[in-house]
Amino acid sequence: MPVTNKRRPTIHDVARASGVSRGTVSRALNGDPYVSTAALAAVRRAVAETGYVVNRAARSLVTQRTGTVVMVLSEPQEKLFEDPNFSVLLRVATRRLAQRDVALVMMVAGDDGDRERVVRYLRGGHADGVLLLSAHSGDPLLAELETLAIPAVACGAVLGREGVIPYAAADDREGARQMAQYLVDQGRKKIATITGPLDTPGGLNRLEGFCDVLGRKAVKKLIAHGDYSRHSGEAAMRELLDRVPDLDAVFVGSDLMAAGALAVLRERGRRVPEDVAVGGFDDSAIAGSTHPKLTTVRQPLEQVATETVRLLLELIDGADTVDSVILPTDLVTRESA
Amino acid sequence: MPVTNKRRPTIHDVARASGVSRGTVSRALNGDPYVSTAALAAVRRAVAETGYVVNRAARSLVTQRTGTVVMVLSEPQEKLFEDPNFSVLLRVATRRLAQRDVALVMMVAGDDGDRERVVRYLRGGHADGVLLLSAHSGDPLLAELETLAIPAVACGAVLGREGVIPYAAADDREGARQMAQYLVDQGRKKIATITGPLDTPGGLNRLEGFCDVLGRKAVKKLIAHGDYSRHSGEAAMRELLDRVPDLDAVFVGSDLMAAGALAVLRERGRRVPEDVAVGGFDDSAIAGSTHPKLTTVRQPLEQVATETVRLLLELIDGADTVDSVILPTDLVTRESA
DNA sequence: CTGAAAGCGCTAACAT
DNA sequence: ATGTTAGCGCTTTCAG
Repeated sequence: MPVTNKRRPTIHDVARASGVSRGTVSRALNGDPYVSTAALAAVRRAVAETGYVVNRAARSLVTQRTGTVVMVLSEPQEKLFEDPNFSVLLRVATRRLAQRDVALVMMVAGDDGDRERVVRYLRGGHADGVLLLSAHSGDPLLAELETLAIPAVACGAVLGREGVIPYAAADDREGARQMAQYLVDQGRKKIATITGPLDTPGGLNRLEGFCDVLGRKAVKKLIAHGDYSRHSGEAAMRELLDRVPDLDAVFVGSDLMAAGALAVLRERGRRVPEDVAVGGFDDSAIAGSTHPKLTTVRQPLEQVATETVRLLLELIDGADTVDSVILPTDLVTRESA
Repeated sequence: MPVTNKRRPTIHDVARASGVSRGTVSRALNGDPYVSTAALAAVRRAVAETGYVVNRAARSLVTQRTGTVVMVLSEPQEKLFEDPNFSVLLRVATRRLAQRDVALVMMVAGDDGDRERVVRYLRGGHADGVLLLSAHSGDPLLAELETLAIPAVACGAVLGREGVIPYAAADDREGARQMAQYLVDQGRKKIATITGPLDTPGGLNRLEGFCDVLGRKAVKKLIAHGDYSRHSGEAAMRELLDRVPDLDAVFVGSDLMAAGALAVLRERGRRVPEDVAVGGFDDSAIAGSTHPKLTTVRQPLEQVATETVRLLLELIDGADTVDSVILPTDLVTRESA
């Protein structure tokens, strides 16, 4: 019995062990139909025997494919990482890609230096595709991506680029309508809203949906803006309360901001939902942890992630274009409204 | 003016543009000292001119280095991703590695299938090192890692393997002592604790620290166990309250579990901190969001991540061994104790 | 200090 | 259906 060498086995070793040529081994390994069953069996056995694992660098060199996609986080980091949605997206994407043996590399693109690194990485041909997380319309990276002509898909629409960068997202507008209508149906009369940043799809579209139900004119003073952070939710709630002390409901554009709003309402002595009904958006983990528990709009985030990955893989596999997908939301009623 | 070709420039193009050989270009690019300043300048200019970026696959093939490290998430996913600490670790590690032009690929190792994928990836030589997150002592991956002889560092100690897998971590035991001593100093008499899983360093060492201050015998009934999830914190708090209705303080092994405990205390009509003082651990974002705000132990997570990465890079750079590092914690007093 | 040349391990085109 | 062979782009001896 030969002593196992330290060196990792190459396709050459497999060829020798199975009695066929390197070419045949390669074909067998890559599912080429022109391989006899006998050869296939021999190769499989040899692979098991030698513990052979393909060297991606070598394969990559000739195929010009890397088996890697990059997840680019454009959001200023702190904000994004505070966002519980992010974890879900990362987890699901990692797993879906792994199922196809595609590695996911993480990159942050918070400042210019970061961005340059991302571009260099992509120009270096180190990835087959890009998964964009919360990219803003003005992001300089977007232009670079286009010149690089590398498959790219966004998780959530990229405002102003909906036609050019395909995406998967929840139906923000319809979700907001559901919540607004629900508050109306509960008999609420002075319904305010706290939006996310208006240069994000969630910020803009949820406001649109809100206005679809409540009308555009009436609500000017009842609209305040946040940046999805808990803290901004508090600030916006204070602003709203100062402006319209007798408001009786507020639709908040994210659960995290809603948690902030809840804290301010308590601090100001308003009972929820008796005095003020509060509706959130996301149905993230935090929604079940607030006091009272949050009535909110559930986004099918796992599906969003799954679909985003699917679109990207299709593009990588050669599809010329793919259609964006928009997934339905659900109203989840708990205690706050 | 020549039309720019689609093809990415290779080292060959740079050689031609700078009038030196490929070998010299390579030397210049890799900081080899034996390059004349003239040649160096010419190469630099040519690189800028052509927009050349090295092809990692080709380099990898010859150097046997990949410029990639894998972050392996051993924890059952859901739990880990619910953990706010994770985001910090990921963010800091990504950035630190990027500074060294090392890519971070994410892999989950929740079940056997996942684990096999990770091993295959590593055997394939696709990564220079491994960053372990919350690996358990019994994790089969650990054995594999040893046979692969690939540099590996853990973020947080791997129980029972402290000697073999280097790590960076907060001083859990001392942190727990700080909190326990603080509760004692506040005049609390019946101090309970809710631990994390005892097969994790945080679970075990924080309990040890607690016992260091309060003694081992006295506390049997005052110890309950959770799994770091919010829900488990609620369950443990109920158990404790049923067992020892007159407890007047509880040290909870994580902020998330403490949030759960807080909810149960309110539900049972106990005032915090008047009737029961509550101490957490982590000083994660949630600590400022609970009501009342949580008094807790701050772990220097960013430093932990930074140090973990540093250790790994040292190993990859050829160090035979590195010393684990343990970082000091701080008591952060807010409203709950 | 620099050029030439030999591969690194693999796939794909070309012959059979 | 299979063997042979020519590179993929780079680093690294080996000569000079």
